[in-house]
Amino acid sequence: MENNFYYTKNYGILNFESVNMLKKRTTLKDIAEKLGISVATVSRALKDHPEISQRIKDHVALLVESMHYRPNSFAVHLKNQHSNMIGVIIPKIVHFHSSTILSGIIAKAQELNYQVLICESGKDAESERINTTALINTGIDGLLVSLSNNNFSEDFFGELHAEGFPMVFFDKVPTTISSHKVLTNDYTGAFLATEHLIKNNYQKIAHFKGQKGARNTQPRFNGYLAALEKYKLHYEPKFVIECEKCTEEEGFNVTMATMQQDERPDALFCVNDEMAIGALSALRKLNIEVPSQVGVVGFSDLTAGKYITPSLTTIAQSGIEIGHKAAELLIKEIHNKLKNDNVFQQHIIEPILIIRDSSSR
Amino acid sequence: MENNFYYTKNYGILNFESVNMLKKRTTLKDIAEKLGISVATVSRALKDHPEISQRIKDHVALLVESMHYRPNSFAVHLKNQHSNMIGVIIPKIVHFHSSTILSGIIAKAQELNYQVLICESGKDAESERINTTALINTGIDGLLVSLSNNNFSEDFFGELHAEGFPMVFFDKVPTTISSHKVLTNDYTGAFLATEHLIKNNYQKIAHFKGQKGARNTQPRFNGYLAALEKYKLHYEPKFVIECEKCTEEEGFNVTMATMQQDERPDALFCVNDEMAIGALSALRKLNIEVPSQVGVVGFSDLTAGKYITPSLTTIAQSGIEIGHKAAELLIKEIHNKLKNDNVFQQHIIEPILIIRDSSSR
DNA sequence: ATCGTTTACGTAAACGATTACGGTGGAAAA
DNA sequence: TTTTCCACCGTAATCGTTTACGTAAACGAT
Repeated sequence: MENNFYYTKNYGILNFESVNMLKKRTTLKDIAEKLGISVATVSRALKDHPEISQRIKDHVALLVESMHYRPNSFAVHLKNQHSNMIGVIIPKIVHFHSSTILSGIIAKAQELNYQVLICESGKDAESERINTTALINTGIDGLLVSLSNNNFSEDFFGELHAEGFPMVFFDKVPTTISSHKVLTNDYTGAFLATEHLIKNNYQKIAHFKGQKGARNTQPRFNGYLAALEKYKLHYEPKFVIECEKCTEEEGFNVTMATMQQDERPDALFCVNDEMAIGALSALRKLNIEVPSQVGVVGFSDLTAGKYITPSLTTIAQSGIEIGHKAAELLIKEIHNKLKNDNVFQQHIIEPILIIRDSSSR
Repeated sequence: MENNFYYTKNYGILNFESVNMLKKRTTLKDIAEKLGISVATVSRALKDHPEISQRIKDHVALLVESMHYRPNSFAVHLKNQHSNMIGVIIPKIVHFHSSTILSGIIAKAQELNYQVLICESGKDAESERINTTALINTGIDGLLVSLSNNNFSEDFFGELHAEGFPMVFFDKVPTTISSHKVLTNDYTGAFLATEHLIKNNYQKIAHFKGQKGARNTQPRFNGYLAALEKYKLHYEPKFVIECEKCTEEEGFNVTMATMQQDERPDALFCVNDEMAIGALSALRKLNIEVPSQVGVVGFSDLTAGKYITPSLTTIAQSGIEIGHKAAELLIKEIHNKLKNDNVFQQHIIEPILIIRDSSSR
């Protein structure tokens, strides 16, 4: 008796068995005994099986109500081999765009009768692996993944995907895995932003480019280039600054440096709103007026951009839509697992331009 | 054969059985057969049971690795009668404070080996009930609840709590249920805010009070009153405006109205940052300078408040801490269910004053 | 050689729900 | 009266794990 709990190393010294002594949940057996019929009949009555008489169905329905019967989902799942739960791995929840996507996922999942398990991975590949394993161990039917900016986990997710586990990547999607993906069109977003600046008569448009590893750096850069080309503006490499952390602070610093050169740009297209906000305060400090002297556009529509002075022109992505689509695709994938036709969908959500004060002169 | 799927009304016409034909997951039985031993022995070997020889443990460990064995959590849960999952009901995810709390919950849960299921209830009592039922049906061990502002669901949650289901309320907590609660101290928050205004030499401090139904209206109002009293300022009822939706728009409107009266306040303590932001734009429109002529303080530290001009003094609540505490309490409660001593804890997280430009002269 | 004691494993009954298959009783048909 | 046929329900196996209990072999002690 001394060490009866050798096996509980995962849960500490607990005794869950005792919990049941407080209150046993009603089971099919309880109802069956009360009615003097078999468990099978009760089960079928509940499912409106055609070979069960209406009389019994009525009696069962009554007892289900009065005894507060709730099917034991573990038993059901064990029998049916699926759980109606999906998992979500996301780097950071506390972020307007992320939480909006989450909200979209949850709404769609609820609509389709699925529950959502959420893990936050941080920027850490190790954490991505641990969380994924934990989620799969709890028995999810499929997984939604937004990757962190490190590249170390792509192989891991690639293997999982290759094994046939239903997955959909969203927002930050992998480049090396051929799979379902839902993401915003960074290219057109950047194009719209740059085009907007050009149409407002800015000529020398700088681009604060994202980190080398980051997944939206290149498409946004390409969109920027495409706009320059379309309107026959000269592409000036020294106006493209590759950033490292893309924080507000770096936006400030980079702007300070860029604006104190001999030849300086008259507009800044920043890879995200954080940098744009930093840029705005640098410009304020340098007494450069926005938008008359210099125009600024960000990307992703942080709430703060609406309130800052001058308010920030930016690119808005519909997180709700991303969430909806991702959840919908995943659940479809779960249901279609058998006809594994290997045709993967890429849903590209088109972003829109939000014009505010920082860019229109 | 024609209508073989009469029972699938919840899932549509699906055939999950076929899924298994693609790939059967390794079970204890598979390992047992391969080694020519019993399932029980494999199970015990996995748990490092003392009565199993090291030789077998080694063999099992090898096969577990090579056959990619993962315990079927449904079977485990069914046997053990607990799932290591907790549920969260929250009115709105896309909100800085909410998502921060969520992040705290998820982090603590992960630390304690629990998974988190999240539902968004909106402002709707019906949705709260549906989501709760769904969560319980999927087999969570306990529930974290932040209530919406309607009062129709308190009874529902009260019953559930009375039945002995492990629950902890957080952030927006009920008044009529005696239970574990984790919340910020709205009273001291409001007191700090008002005191700060007083110390900065504002004399006629108005309060934009929250909705009548809202759960933090009264404590914040009380904190406001207490500060006035402590510093022997006259309480002027007409300077307390009861608001209805507490939006930015209402903040704007109420400020316009208040500031165009004969006797007008020289400071505004708003029940939340949204209203304070609305107030700031109204004051700007009225050409009333902040903070020299009028001081403004908000509540809850929205990100926008940092960037608006003038930047907004506010009260910050540690969402992470709320999340941590709530998850910790709930999981403790789950583990202690047997010694049901009916002693409920109230964790009051103390908020802090964030001083910015809108209030110091 | 006989009798405990260990050591090391197997047997089988759970957990709660599902469902193929096998009955039963009674009415209708022969 | 006997046969046939439904309508209706029960039996039992199954999903994958856990664990109380049983048991065989090995060992030392007498």
